[in-house]
Amino acid sequence: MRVSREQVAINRQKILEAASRLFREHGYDAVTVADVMSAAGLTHGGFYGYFKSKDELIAQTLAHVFGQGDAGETDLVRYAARYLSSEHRDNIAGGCPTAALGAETVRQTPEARAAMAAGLRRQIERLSARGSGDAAYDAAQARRAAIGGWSAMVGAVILARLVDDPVLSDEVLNETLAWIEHQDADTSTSH
Amino acid sequence: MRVSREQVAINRQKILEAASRLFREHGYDAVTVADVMSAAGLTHGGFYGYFKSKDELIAQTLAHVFGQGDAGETDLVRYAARYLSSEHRDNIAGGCPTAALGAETVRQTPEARAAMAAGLRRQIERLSARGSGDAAYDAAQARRAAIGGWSAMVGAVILARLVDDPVLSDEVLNETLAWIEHQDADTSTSH
DNA sequence: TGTACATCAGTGAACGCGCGTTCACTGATGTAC
DNA sequence: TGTACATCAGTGAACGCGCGTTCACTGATGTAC
Repeated sequence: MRVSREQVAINRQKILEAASRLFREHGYDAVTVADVMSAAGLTHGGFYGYFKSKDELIAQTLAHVFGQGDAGETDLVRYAARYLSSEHRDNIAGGCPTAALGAETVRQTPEARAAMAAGLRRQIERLSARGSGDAAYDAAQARRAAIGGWSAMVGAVILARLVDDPVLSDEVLNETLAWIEHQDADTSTSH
Repeated sequence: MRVSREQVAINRQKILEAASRLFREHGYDAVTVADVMSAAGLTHGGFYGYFKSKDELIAQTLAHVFGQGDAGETDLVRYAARYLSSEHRDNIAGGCPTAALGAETVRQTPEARAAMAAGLRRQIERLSARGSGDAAYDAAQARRAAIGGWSAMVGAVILARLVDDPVLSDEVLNETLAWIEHQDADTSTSH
């Protein structure tokens, strides 16, 4: 049963959205092509009309998820406060793709890695955009804070999700946030 | 062909060592029981004489790798300098199990997660051990620096391994290290 | 100490099962007149 | 605008293949006398 061209475009989006959530929640390997198609409201046989292979789906999903702008918050500390919340920790399927999939993407195709690397570049640039920046010194400082802060955020969420004890998990989140805030306060006044 | 009891103990260690390296390099799913046994110099059939299942191997491997003390370096900045080196980034199989496997271990058995959580606790305690510490304030500061610094290290190595561009990869490592050093210098003098 | 037997670590073939992928078919959509 | 045909998105059965796991067998080790 053929379907209209608009429906094809809609279905493609549905497949990518479903894949995006499922991959974040369960990882690339544990999610099957049939799982993704079923979550998109289709049967598995139609998959290869949209993508050449599961590997291509993975790469396209990352390109899709990193293609859409992330909120818009550029202030490092405010961004960190949301990122290092228990709500974000507990929402893997809807949360940061880098924290959920970054580590396993090292072992994926070059296309998948490139999509995620592009996301990293954009994220560093976004978080480097200090309001009053002017001198080259400021720019370098801001970039350093963006890189260091982003590394800490990604690492902390991964560790907080891993840990079985909720007290330690909260501590990792809260102390990392405090550490970033402290660092930021210091950096902002040191010139 | 039966084998001596000492050989059994040796073989068990070989299996755990092989699994430890292979899992770090390729992830849990991509490594088969036959791969591990073959790397340990055995055939796959004998595996179930040592472990009840692949899941149990995963948990035992983590317990094994986190059971043996890590070097002994307790100074946060010196530890970070080694951790955030290109040598460590390029040596996944022999490198930090948390950076290689932390993210995927969220989806493993409770036993596997518990083993890794125990490793995290020890690591935080190790990195919190400031030489001259005395007041409670100092202890809290040191613990915060250990948690924030460790999050940043783990996140930075994951990001640096992910990125396809070596310049950006080096930058992530170097800037995160500089950021931790800066944070540390500040914390150490702020009382 | 030497011998005879029981034990059991290791082997490799075989088993289900689930996965990625293919394919013949269906029927609604798009197009040519 | 309406009709007739070609196209092609979606379906679901089927395919290989590789994996985790089991099992009958082998022969060296450990033990009892």
